[in-house]
Amino acid sequence: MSTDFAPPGRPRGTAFLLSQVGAHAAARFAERVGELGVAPSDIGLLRMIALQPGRSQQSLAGELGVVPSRVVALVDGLERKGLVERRRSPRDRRNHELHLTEEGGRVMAEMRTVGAAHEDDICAALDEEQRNQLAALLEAIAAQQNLAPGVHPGYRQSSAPPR
Amino acid sequence: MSTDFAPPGRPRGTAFLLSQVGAHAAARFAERVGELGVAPSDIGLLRMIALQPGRSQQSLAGELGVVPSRVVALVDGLERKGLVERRRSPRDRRNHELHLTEEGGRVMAEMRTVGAAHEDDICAALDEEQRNQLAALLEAIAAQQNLAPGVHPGYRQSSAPPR
DNA sequence: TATTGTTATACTCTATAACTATA
DNA sequence: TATAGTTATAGAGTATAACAATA
Repeated sequence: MSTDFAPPGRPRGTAFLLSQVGAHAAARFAERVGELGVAPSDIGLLRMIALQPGRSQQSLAGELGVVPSRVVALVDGLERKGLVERRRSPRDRRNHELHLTEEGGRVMAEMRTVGAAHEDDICAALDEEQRNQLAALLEAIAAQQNLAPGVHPGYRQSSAPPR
Repeated sequence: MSTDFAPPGRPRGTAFLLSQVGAHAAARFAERVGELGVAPSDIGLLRMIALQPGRSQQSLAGELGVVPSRVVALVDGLERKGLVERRRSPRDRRNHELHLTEEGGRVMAEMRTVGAAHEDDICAALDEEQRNQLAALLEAIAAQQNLAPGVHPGYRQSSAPPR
């Protein structure tokens, strides 16, 4: 939500450009997946469940950096849409093991198509070499800033003090 | 808020990295300016008013792509903090001309320091040449995607159909 | 009648805290 | 007593629509 702070005549701040282009990419992605009936935050959860079926809600909350009650709401939505199933764990009946339904698997498959189209849309201005260059620069920043690979900060509980 | 959709073993999608790193940069910026008592959305407004003192709320709403009632709320906040003044236009008494107060000017000056520190923080992984490279790639994307220079999409009224 | 700004209202997202059931 | 999940609640952000003043 920041707007550029650079004095006129000087190049735009790189940090601002990152935030601007990143927000744009996120908004376009939301539009695209919205047509599949899901939100971007749903996609992250689906993907984590697909990668490790049977995961508990607590473990998702921990990895995403959100409060457990939020995972309840997110999983509620996915269950209502028939994409995810909660199964009581037989070993510890407090736990819910999360699994993708068949429909959930189908949505994840469609997501690959959507993701590729999105990628092409956003990077339309760049040739193959430039895309790789950009990815490398972003990876370097992500690593130095301690961003967990594949985990979007949009989930993260704001750690900033209230204003 | 999206999470990566790339199959494991393949490079992270560039679009996802953009969204991830961009959201991180925005969050860090929010933390920093929060210490000055303002939100990132305030900064954008302050900057636009500083650049063209006397602007109307309608013109801000138009440029940011938000509904006029939202500008009311944003300006309310800035006025409450003593950073901005509304003055009835003598030429058309329906208008409010917006002006920075002295305090508002001071905050904008501090913002330059904060912005530079933020820039250094986010780009710490890159040397000077890499920063210029990154900025050039991002500018190319921004231009091709029709992003208005200096206007953050975070303001923009979502044009996506409701889910 | 059209335009600027405002208010009233509602909806979404997300956190906190209290609660239930299991361990 | 501790843990997984849930519910109840509250606050922030933002849109829509009706409204008042002015043109």
